[in-house]
Order: sequence, then C-alpha cells, then structure tokens
Amino acid sequence: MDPHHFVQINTGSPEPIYRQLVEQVRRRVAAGQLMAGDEIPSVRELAQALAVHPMTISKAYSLLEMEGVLERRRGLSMVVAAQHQQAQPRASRIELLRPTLQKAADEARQLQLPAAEVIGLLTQLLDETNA
Amino acid sequence: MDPHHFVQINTGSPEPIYRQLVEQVRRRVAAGQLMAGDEIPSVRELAQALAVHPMTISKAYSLLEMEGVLERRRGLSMVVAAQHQQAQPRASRIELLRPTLQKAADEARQLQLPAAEVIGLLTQLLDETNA
Amino acid sequence: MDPHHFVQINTGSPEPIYRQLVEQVRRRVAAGQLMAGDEIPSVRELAQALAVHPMTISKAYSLLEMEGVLERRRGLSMVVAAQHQQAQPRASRIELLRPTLQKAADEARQLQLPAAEVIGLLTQLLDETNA
Amino acid sequence: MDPHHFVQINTGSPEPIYRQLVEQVRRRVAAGQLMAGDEIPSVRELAQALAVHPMTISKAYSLLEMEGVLERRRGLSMVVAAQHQQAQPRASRIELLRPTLQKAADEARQLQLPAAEVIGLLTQLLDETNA
DNA sequence: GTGGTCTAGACCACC
DNA sequence: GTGGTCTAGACCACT
Repeated sequence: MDPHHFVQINTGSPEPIYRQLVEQVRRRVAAGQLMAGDEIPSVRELAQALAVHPMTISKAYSLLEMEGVLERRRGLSMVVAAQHQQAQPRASRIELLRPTLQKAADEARQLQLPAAEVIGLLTQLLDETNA
Repeated sequence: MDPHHFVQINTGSPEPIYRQLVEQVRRRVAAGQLMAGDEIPSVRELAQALAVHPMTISKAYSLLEMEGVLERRRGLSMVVAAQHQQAQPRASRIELLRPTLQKAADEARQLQLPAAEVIGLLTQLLDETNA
Repeated sequence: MDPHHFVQINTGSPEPIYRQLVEQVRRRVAAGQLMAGDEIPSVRELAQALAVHPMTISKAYSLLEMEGVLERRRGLSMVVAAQHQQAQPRASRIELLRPTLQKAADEARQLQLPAAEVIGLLTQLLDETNA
Repeated sequence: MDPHHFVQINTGSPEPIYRQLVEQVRRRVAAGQLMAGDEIPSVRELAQALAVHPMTISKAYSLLEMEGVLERRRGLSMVVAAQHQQAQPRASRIELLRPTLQKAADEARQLQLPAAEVIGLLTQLLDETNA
C-alpha cells in the first residue's frame, strides 16, 4: 500500500488530523477497499508521507486497534483485522453516513429550505465528487 | 425577542458554544426569521437565559458583527445589520448548506455508496426533521 | 447656527460620539469659525438633528465648558466663551494637529515607508479634502 | 524571535492591548520584517514577556489568523502565513497608512491650516521619528 | 442600561 | 510543548 494514497488529510480543516485518519480508514475498510489481512503503512512511513508528527499517526492507529479495525502483527506492521468483517453490507454502511446527513437536515430546517432544493444540491455534489 | 427562544445550545457537543451561537444566528438571519433592525437579546440577558458566561455570548456577537450580520449601537443592544438583506434569496441561502453536503458527498464516495441510497436516507431525514 | 451644520458625527467610527463633538467644536473655535459670544444649538436641538441621545450632547457640552471653550448663559443656551481667545494663532493651532501627525509618523516608521511617499499621500489627501 | 522585542505595548494607552498587538504585527509583516513562515512567540511566552494575560495575546493572534496574516499549526506555534506575501509592494503598504493620514487631513481642514504648514510639521516628525 | 477589556485560573484537545 | 474554551468576576466607556 503506497502511503501517499493510503489516506488524504487536510491540515487546514478544523477536524483533528488523527480523527480524519481514523474515519477514513474506517470507511475504506467498511467499503471493502481495505481487506482483512492487508498491510497498512508503518507509522514512520505514513508520518513522513503526510508530513505529520508520528505520534499523530500512532494515536489514530491505536484508536483503530481498540475499535477492532486494525490488528498489531508480530514484527511491527499492522494489518486490517480478520474478525472485522470487511465490506459491510450496504444497510450497515449507510449508517456511517447518518450523522452527517442528519446534521445537513437540521441545518436545512433552520434555513427553511425546501427538501427538493437540498436534494438537488446533494445530487449535484455526489455527481461531481464521483467524477 | 425572548432570550429563551432565541437560540438553543448543547453544552455536551464538541462544537464550542460560541460557534453554535454564531451559526444559529447566521442561519436565522439568512432564513428571514430575524430581520434587519431586529433587536437581539443583550449579552447579559442571553448569558443568564442559557446559563453560560457573558463573555461566551459576547464572543459570538463580536464574530457576527465582524461578519456583518449584526450591528453594534453603542450604549444600546445590538441589532440585525441593515445591509445584510434579511431573507437572503434562496440561491444564496443554500450556499450555507454546501459545506455539510459536500462532506456527506465525500464520505459517501469513500463508503462507495450509490447516490440513490444516500439521497434516500437524506429524504427520510428531511421528512422526519420537519415533522 | 443651524444644528445640522454645526458638527458632523459618524456613528460607525470607533471614536465615541461625545469625543467627536468635543474635538470638532474645539477645532472650529480655534479656527475662528465659531467666535466668542456665538450661540450654539441647544442640547435638545442638536440631539434631534444628529439622532443621538441628549445625554451624549450634554456630556460633550459639559466637557467643553470645563475646558473653558463654552460658557453657560442665563436662560438655557450656551455660547462660545469670551475669554477663550477665538482664532488662535496658527503656531498654536497646529499643535492641535501634532498628536495625529505623530501617530502617522510612528506608523510610517514601522511600515518602513520613505518620507517622500508619506508626504505625497498626505498632500493628495489635503487637496481632496479641501476640494 | 525574542518575545521581548517582538512588539511593544503601552498599557496606559486608551487603545486596547490586543489591538496594539494586531496593528503592530500587521505592519511588521507588511514591512517585511516578519517573513512568511517565521515563527512567532507562543501565547504563553509573549504573555509573560509583556506581563499581560495569555488570553489577551490569544485574542490578538486569533484576529490576525482570521485576517490571514498568521497561520495556526496545530500543536505548534503559529507562523506568518504563506499566502500573505511578505514585504507587500509599497503601493499596498502605504494603504495601511491612509486612514491615519485621512484623519490628519480632516482635522487640518477644520483647523483651516494651510497645507504647507501641515506638511512641514509631518516632515519634521518623520525626521525625528526615524532618527 | 449597553458592550468591551482584562485578569486569574481551570480544563481540554492536539502534536 | 502548543492554542482553544470557558468561568468568575472586576472595571471601564458609552448612551
């Protein structure tokens, strides 16, 4: 796994880096892009690739290990955990998206925007994002 | 304006209180629920109603003033700014929703969820939220 | 003296209104535009003309009275004080300008701007302002 | 950067400390004395050096960050922002001086002082200030 | 009455 | 170590 393409972080975001890492890895495992047994970049490798402090990477990996998403292997490298069913069913995957969509719905209500308008914009963004 | 219904805050949220205030007021002005010239609760009034420190309210009000949403009238309470045309046109209002929807679109891509599924859940949440 | 042309205030300025009043009157007396014995607008008149709280006007007038620029006359109206030599000599008048020019000089040094450039801009602004 | 020479404040001035900080830093960056990427003293360091409360420093830094003059690096000290090109061209730098010079011009008009006299005093003050 | 500034000091999150 | 947030409470300036 090329560390430069493993995850992308945005240092300007208000979201802490370690959390960006955790959530991206969690989603990629859920989506089946990372499969059980796959090796992930070492802390040092990824820290250098992302120009981030190694402790930040280490913190993210530890959290993912506690969650059962990653496993520490003999030696040093970590791998995607076996028992963690990779590629969760869609019904389960979409639950990971619920909090963000709920936030959008709350904001839409406060802005008194009609549902059609909100859905229109999301449709457009989904198109662009996947392009 | 009754200070108890002016805004609602959630002290448990990771989002700082002052930012919750800023965003709610910004949205209420954009939606036209607060009109140009409307008086807003005084710092002390709102602080007491929400049981937070006056400085927290003051910080939020100051940021809204810098944004041009509120206007200070020295010695008097603040009002919704005049030039900030009340009830922005919808084309502009929906822009306030774009960041959250973009985040949702990004997450959906990483989860490799089909657009229809994402839109389905949002539609459902919009219904429930407005109910 | 028409109250609308007596002074001009800028409610948006960070400078308090009462101080704007004090300094403008002081300068107009120093310049000889207001002469000893001239009546000035009443507190109520001016407050209405400027759309400002009467106490603000009153505070300014009181300060000018303490300075000896204005005098309270029998009845209600105030007049420019007699003993205050109206139309101070230029050598004295320019001293009223010194603090502002000193501030400009300090800022110019911090910006490392050449004197010629600073003087050029001031010359231009003096032209425009008197036009 | 030695915190004792980073900025000088005047606690007696009517201008709030945090604003003195903001304006001095802004001018030093504009003048190129602080270059993009330069580290600035930490909040605690500077607070101790100037004998003011850390929150006062923090407020100034936050405002400078909002202006785009400084950049936050989480967990590390702040630096002069990259996009804020160091050493702005003079044409731009002199604009920072315009408000103060405009104020001087306004006052000069009210005092009915001839331009030559005003410019004479400014020239003298510029000389003394740079000496 | 209004908001603004500052201090003292706690606690948290992040790196 | 870094900055951010919040509280408690004082004092000031302005209207």
